[in-house]
Amino acid sequence: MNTVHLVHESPVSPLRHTCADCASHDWCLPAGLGAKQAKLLDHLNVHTRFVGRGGSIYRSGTAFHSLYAIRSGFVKSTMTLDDGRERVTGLHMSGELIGMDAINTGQYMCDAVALEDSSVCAIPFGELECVTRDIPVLQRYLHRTMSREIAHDYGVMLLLGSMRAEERVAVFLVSLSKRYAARGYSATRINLLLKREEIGSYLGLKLETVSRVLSRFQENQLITVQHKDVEIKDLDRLNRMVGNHHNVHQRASRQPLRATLAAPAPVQPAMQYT
Amino acid sequence: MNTVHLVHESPVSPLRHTCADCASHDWCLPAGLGAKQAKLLDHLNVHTRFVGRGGSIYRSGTAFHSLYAIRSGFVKSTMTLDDGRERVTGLHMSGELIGMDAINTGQYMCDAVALEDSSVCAIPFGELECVTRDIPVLQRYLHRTMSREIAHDYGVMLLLGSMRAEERVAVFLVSLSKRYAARGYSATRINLLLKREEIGSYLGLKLETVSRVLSRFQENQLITVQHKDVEIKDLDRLNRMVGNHHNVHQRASRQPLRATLAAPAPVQPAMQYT
DNA sequence: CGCGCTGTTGACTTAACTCAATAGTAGTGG
DNA sequence: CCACTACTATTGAGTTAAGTCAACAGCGCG
Repeated sequence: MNTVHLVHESPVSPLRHTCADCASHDWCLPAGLGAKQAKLLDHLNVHTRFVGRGGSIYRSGTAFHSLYAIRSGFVKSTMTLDDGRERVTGLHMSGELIGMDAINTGQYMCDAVALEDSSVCAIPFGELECVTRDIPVLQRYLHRTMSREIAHDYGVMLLLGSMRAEERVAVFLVSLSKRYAARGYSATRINLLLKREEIGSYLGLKLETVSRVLSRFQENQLITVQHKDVEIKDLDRLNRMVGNHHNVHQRASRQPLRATLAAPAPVQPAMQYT
Repeated sequence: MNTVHLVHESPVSPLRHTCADCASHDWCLPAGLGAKQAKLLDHLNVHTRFVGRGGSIYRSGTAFHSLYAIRSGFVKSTMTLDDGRERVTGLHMSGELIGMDAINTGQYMCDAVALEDSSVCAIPFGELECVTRDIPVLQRYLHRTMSREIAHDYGVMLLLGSMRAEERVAVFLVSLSKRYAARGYSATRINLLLKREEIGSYLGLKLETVSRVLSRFQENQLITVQHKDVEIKDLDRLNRMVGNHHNVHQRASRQPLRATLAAPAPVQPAMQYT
């Protein structure tokens, strides 16, 4: 028994936490909650947990009780196939809500693992369902969050089903860039945090292909890359290589629609439905 | 101006429809609604629409107001990329709910098109949200339905990211077989309804590849195929070729998990969460 | 009947995979 | 501190599954 696991699995007892006076409130919860509604949030037994790099937030097959809001850090979710191979199905950053795939069956489908030291809030889903009944704006927020996940998945399906390796990696880099930028980090200096194999697993490519594409991007002055540190040199050109030039003979477009990997962002644009 | 469009777009004015006494009630709505709850359903302005083969249920980019429950028929959803290529992102049968990807942005991301004469119920989402506040079992049903969609999408991502052509087609056939069987149709005689190109689009393959794989399956006595009619001769073997034999050297599995395309089924297993 | 659409099949090309050798990095322990 | 091992990344050479291009066959429909 060595100390490694103590680092991975936070032994600290989880903190009882009220959303109403949480520092992350602004970007974690829907804006415009009144005082009365904010008070209803106190009924939620939200617990904050710190998870070290490599530590797991939940494991595939275990019973589902809570969604997890990521307060800080970077999390991957992975699924393990029958034959033992692991595939990365999602990458998640602060402000995102994970675990929604588990609502239906009552057990998590994925492993969620921190790729850097992270903190997450466990939100008991049963309680959340109750509270949303009394806070329509929160109810809508939940529905939109789930909807956004679905829409995002369609984007990934498009990527996996019809893009070539270079495009996939370009989309991946641009997506990371956007998401970091949205959180106030540099849009051009990004830390991959994932190994080549994990990137490949996420993009449906082999690790050698990922490595080669990154090298080629560097040759072409699109980026500089050293291990997990990437500096984007030409974001424009990187952006342009997404969606176009699959093959040469294309008919005119009918209803243009940009497929993005841009992930579940915390900020939600205004909308309405009847 | 010819008559084709009259066939495609049903000119019949939609029917006002109450869920409480709908013939499809049993498999469309959650079981166990009390009389009082059933009465609340009357507040929903559900309209039934008949859509001919080739007709569209909603179009990408138009404003989102309603989810659509499929009462009968077979529906594809497609997305059109910037460059004009179309990709099939979903296939839907009776009892399934479509349009959930639109909740977030307020406009549909996909085109939903009937592949055979179909009937659908338009459920105004704003009203649905209201009603679910008073009917917890319905609320949970909605959440589970969205969750099931997310989980299903993960399965598709696995398929597109890591399966070879033969496996993809096998998964496709097995999935159709299961879904038809669940609805009381034959599990072995299935009508594809899709052209080779559409199957390929759904599976991330070219139409020629789909055609070749089907021919090979026929050579190997797995199926007989003629145009869009497929008879499954060896469902067992078809099932076994899913998930295994990607390549030869595999480590032992850790947390087996079967990736399925088996779609959003109307029946929901019992579960609980705190 | 002839036209257009859909599907099949063959020959060839290619993007990505596989295998393998090597180099760089990080972590471990003496 | 450095040597040692693990792991991770890069790169090259050869292979292959799927894509591309093209010819043709079958079917349905006006």
